[in-house]
Amino acid sequence: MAASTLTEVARLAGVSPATASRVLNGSARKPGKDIAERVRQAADSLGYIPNAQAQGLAKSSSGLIGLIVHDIADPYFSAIARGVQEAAREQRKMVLLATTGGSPADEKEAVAAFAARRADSIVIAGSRSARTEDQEGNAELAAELDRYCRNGGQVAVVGHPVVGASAPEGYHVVAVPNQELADALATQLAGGWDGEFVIIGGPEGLFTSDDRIRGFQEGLARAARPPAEILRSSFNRSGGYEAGLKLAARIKAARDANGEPNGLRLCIFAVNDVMAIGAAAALRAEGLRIPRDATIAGFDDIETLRDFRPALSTVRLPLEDIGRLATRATVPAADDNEDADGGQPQPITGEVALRRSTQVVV
Amino acid sequence: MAASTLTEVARLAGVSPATASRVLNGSARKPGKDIAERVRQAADSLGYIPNAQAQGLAKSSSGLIGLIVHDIADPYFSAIARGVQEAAREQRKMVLLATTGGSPADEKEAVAAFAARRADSIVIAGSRSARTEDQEGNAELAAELDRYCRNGGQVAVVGHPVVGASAPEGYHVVAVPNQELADALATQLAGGWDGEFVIIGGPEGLFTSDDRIRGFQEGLARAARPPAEILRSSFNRSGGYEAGLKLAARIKAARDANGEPNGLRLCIFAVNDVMAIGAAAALRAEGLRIPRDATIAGFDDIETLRDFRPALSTVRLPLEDIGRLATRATVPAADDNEDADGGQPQPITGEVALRRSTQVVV
DNA sequence: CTGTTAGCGCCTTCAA
DNA sequence: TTGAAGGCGCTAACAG
Repeated sequence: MAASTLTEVARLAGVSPATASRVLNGSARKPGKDIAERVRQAADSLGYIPNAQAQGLAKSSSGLIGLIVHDIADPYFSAIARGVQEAAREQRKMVLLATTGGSPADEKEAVAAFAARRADSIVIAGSRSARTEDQEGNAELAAELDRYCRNGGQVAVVGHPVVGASAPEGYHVVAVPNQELADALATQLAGGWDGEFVIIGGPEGLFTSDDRIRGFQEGLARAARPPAEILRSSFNRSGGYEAGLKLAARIKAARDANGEPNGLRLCIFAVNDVMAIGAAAALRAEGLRIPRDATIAGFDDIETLRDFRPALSTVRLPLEDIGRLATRATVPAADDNEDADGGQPQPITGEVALRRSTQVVV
Repeated sequence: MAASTLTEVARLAGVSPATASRVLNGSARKPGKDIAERVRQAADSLGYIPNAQAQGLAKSSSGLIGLIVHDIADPYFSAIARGVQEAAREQRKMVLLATTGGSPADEKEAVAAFAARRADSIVIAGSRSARTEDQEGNAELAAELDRYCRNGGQVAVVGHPVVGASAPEGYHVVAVPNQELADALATQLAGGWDGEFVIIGGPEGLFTSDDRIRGFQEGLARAARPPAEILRSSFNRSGGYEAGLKLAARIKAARDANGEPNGLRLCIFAVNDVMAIGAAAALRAEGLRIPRDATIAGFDDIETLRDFRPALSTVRLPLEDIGRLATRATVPAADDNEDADGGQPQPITGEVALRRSTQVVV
């Protein structure tokens, strides 16, 4: 027992399929009021639901927005996803989700799958990578995106453009000022801290991580501080934890060496909040206290983590807006938006938020 | 410049579309090895991507799994979503996401939209509600689901069955033992606490919330404790915060009354972790400490919240598994799974996790 | 304003 | 094994 079709509805209403189509789905044509009613009745007496696949085939567009993230359970991505979802709703579209763990090869697969479904647009939210192991994957991803765009698809990438992608029509980048904001964070931190700085970063080659590291170092330099040492680990909570363990050992060793509790004063910058929380947990597990034995800052200002104590210093990023704007960037722009047609629709801005985790204990 | 079609590939390879179809997509027929190669070459020289819409139309099935959640940014749902996503990947399907804020009316819309897209199955993860304001929406949702199932769709609901849904073929419920687990939590809590209990619950009529409340009360009763008072608020962080504020005021008032700091000893059970964290934040904001001035427990064991201090006592729920199992429930069951064919494939179990937030301070 | 006629791109009987 | 023909459900040009 398959779902009923337009043709059945039309027959029941005693009209042609074309007419039925015109009344049931938006059309320029206005059908006769009397006939319209008849069709509508027939439709819901049959429980008619239009077949979106057939509609899509006929008008070659699907009402689908593809979203690519590393991991939907990561609060960074789920916040962006919420924004995408909202924007999709505004556009009366549905979102198709793909998670890739950050692998360009998987991302390429996802783009192909979206293209196969004739998604109207694709939003890529994961961080780009320039690691050599990802070279090939990146190239394929870029090629796939190019093709998708050439066939009329719209793409929005959050953060950095895909490596090697030429910029055809329909390719948008929503820039996130990671570097500038990390710079600002370093500047503010340096203003209230005369000890040493350390950075817990993601794997080398991850643009988001690298940008934040670079910005932070620049901020330090401008404040006449020596560059911070960089500890590399994975871009998630456990990466932060591992790095935190190493730092804790170092702090405790220094403490033993000269016999006084604050032998080594470290200000730790973890390139994202989740890593920062992991690092903090490690320090705590080792019996160290924040901000007394070390101060720490993160990046993103993840909502779920705001109740963490001591409150984490970080950089607020409007994640939800980012998702929303990326999604909107893929649509021709509302006609009332006359300024900067097609350019960066609206720049993303963030904000340094200094809280107790970097407050110097006197 | 539209994407290239099967026909074009066939022409380039000098074969019929039918043959091309047979080699490019899995078919029972085995095409000649020589010809197959020719087709494959033609295909990727043209960058051919099959049109999933057309395929779907032809075989009336879409390779889509619809997922309905209240809010994708809520860690509870994003954890489930991750499981669904994984299972979808196993099945080589894509997931279509819909967020509804818990409104049955929106859920009905979502089901209709999924049906329109001919989703192979639908997973509904949000809590069911029996509030009078949702009566009508629930009825419509139930009707829509019925229709979807009657047309061959598969549905899996997490937690409670949809109110009023008859149970046609293809309708599965993944039961979550909220009540039993809340009961166990109360039992364990009562073993180490002789003070008063309070419950911070969601709005009346939310099944998940109500089940947990009921279970908790039963656990208390069995431990010969009087039933706990119930504070109702919204089912999220701010709801917890508001309730926490009220309790803080009460605690402080009691303290003033008899002059000693621990005049009123409260053990707070918030029906989910996010609310518990909100309540804890409120207490802290009012100058109270946990577990010294009040103890608190949550439910779910949200991953992101595990580094919260004091560590939150809670009930561990295998959220990711729940998503995975729900998704798997919608598929005919692998042939190697001979036990209990079609029944509850695997029961969900949880586990009480007592941590420092309910540790009595002596 | 309505009905008729062609496809959209693919799969799947059927014959060859 | 391969090709030809018809149809999946709908929309978009035409005609009437």
